[in-house]
This record gives sequence, structure tokens and C-alpha cells, in this order.
Amino acid sequence: MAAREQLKHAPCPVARALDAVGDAWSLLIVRDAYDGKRRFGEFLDSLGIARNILSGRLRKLVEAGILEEAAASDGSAYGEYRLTRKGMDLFPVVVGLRQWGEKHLYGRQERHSLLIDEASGKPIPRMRPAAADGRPLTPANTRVRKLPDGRA
Amino acid sequence: MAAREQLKHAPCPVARALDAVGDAWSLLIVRDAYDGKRRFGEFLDSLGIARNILSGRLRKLVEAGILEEAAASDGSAYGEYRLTRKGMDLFPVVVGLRQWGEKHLYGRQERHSLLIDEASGKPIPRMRPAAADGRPLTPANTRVRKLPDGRA
DNA sequence: CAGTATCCCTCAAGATACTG
DNA sequence: CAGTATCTTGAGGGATACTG
Repeated sequence: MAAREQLKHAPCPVARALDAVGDAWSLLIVRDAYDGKRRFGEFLDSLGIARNILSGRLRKLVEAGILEEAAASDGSAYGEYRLTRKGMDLFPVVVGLRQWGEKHLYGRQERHSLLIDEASGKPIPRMRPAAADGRPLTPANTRVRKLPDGRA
Repeated sequence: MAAREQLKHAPCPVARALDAVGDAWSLLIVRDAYDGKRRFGEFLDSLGIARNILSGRLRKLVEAGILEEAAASDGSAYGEYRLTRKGMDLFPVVVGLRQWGEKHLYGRQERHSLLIDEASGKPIPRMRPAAADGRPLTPANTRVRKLPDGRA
């Protein structure tokens, strides 16, 4: 894990972010948390993940400050996992994945779940990087400015 | 890999997207491609990844339609890997990861690379999910509408 | 119900050597 | 230079049994 180990301290925020949440389960747990899920069993049922793996992922997400453990809101003897601000801030990433998936990963007559704006009841618009004046930003009109010393 | 295998056919686009690009290396390769890298050796040097792993990831990305192989633009005997439209469309995801990383993964005096709008020379604004009327959308005011038959 | 503890298997990952 | 081929290690992942 030589190369992967460097990610944690990379000068590129994309690399550091992927070190933290660059696996499928973590972001699916976060997705479920957006959907209101907070209990171990809820994640277990929803994801079909093995218990020990879920346990490890939850711990890792708590250590990363993406989830936090809190006393149960209902009468349960057990706690629950809640999103922190840091976890909430992953929302654009999950929305980006969702919209990319919607566009490219489904057949013509294949149905998929939809993210709905509760105020309007309608699917949310496509999210695109844009300049302050509204110009769409793409890989073609943007550029990574590297650090004085280092790499991308 | 029972659960992971279901992701490919999940009704949730987030799950399908993560099945395709839910690992660190794939998105880092895409990031490098945005940065203009196209050759095997360029990715190899940039990522510090093992050759066999890079080889496998490139093949997987080509099979997924995210990259495509093309004749070299310079005189090289070897081909190069270029982003497809589908690969370009991952830009919002990478930007989302970048901006989350910038905000949460660096210490106060720690420097990181920046994504610059070439037209203005300035860092690009934070990308946020928004309704058609501009209202910010968050997990709190959105909701996943499930399929008639199925799960989230 | 929410985990922990085991066992087992596969694949990711790295290192290195080799080939067109 | 761009891969392929091996080999080894370790982590990811699943199934199941167990415990407070």
C-alpha cells in the first residue's frame, strides 16, 4: 500500500478525498444517511453488506468525522449514527454520482430512483461546475495550479 | 462479493455509479486525464501505481466507456487513452470531491493544488446542488423517490 | 438489536522480471 | 516505452456463531 498511503498526504484535494471516501460502501452509507437511516440494522438491511464490514466502515466514518455517534432518538438502548457537517458536505459528491449514473448507466426503458426537491416535488436540475458569471466550467477551460514545490 | 455484485443492477444510480468508479484509482486516473495525461507512463509516474494495477484499471475504464484508446497524437508507436463524453461527464464528481477535500481535509496553513478557471485565472466557485429557482438543495429538503416495486 | 469474533476466500496491490 | 507475467502480501468482503 505504498502509493495508497501517499494519498492521505497528497497536495491534491481529489486524492485526499478519495483516500477518505474512495470506496463504494462508505458513500453508500452516507447516501443512506441522507435518506434518514441511522441505525446499524437499517444500514445492514439496506446495503446487504456483511456485519463485520459495516462495523468497520462505520467506525472509519466516525473516525473521519463524517458520522458521529449519538444517543438514540427513540427509546432504544443503542445509539445511532448521525451525519456531521462534514458528512452533509459530501452531498454534492453523491448528487454528482447520482446524476452521472442516471445519464450513463441505465438503458432506455430501465427505471431508477429519483432525487426529488420536496418543495416542488420535481427531480432536481443537473448540477454543473460554473464560474461566478455562470459560464459552464469543464476540463477544457479549467486547469490545475500546482503547488510551488510539488506535483498535481 | 454477493452484495457488491448487486450494485451493478441497483435501481439507485448512486449505487451503479459507485460500482463503476467507486474506487480511488479509477477517479484519480480520470483526474489525470482532465489534466491532459494520456499515456500509460504519464499515469504511472503521476500516480505511483503498480504497472499491473494501472493496466487493469485502464482496461476497466475502457470497457466502461469512460476512456477510449486512440492512435497517438505524437509520433509514438503506442496509442493513448482519451476521455469519452461519458468520462468528461464525471467532471462534476471530481470537482465535488476536490471541493470537499479542500474544505475538510487540510490544516490551516497546509497548501493544496487549486482548480483554476482559465478565463479568469481564479479558483472556481463552490458547486452546490440547486433548484431551478436557485434555492440550495440539501439532504434536508430533498427526498429519494423509490421505484414502484423496489428499494432506494 | 448491535455489534464482536472467527474462518475463509478472493482480489487489490506492490515489486520485479520479462517482451514486442 | 507500453504493456504482460509472476509471485507474495494484505486488505476487502462474506457467512456464521457468539455476546451484552
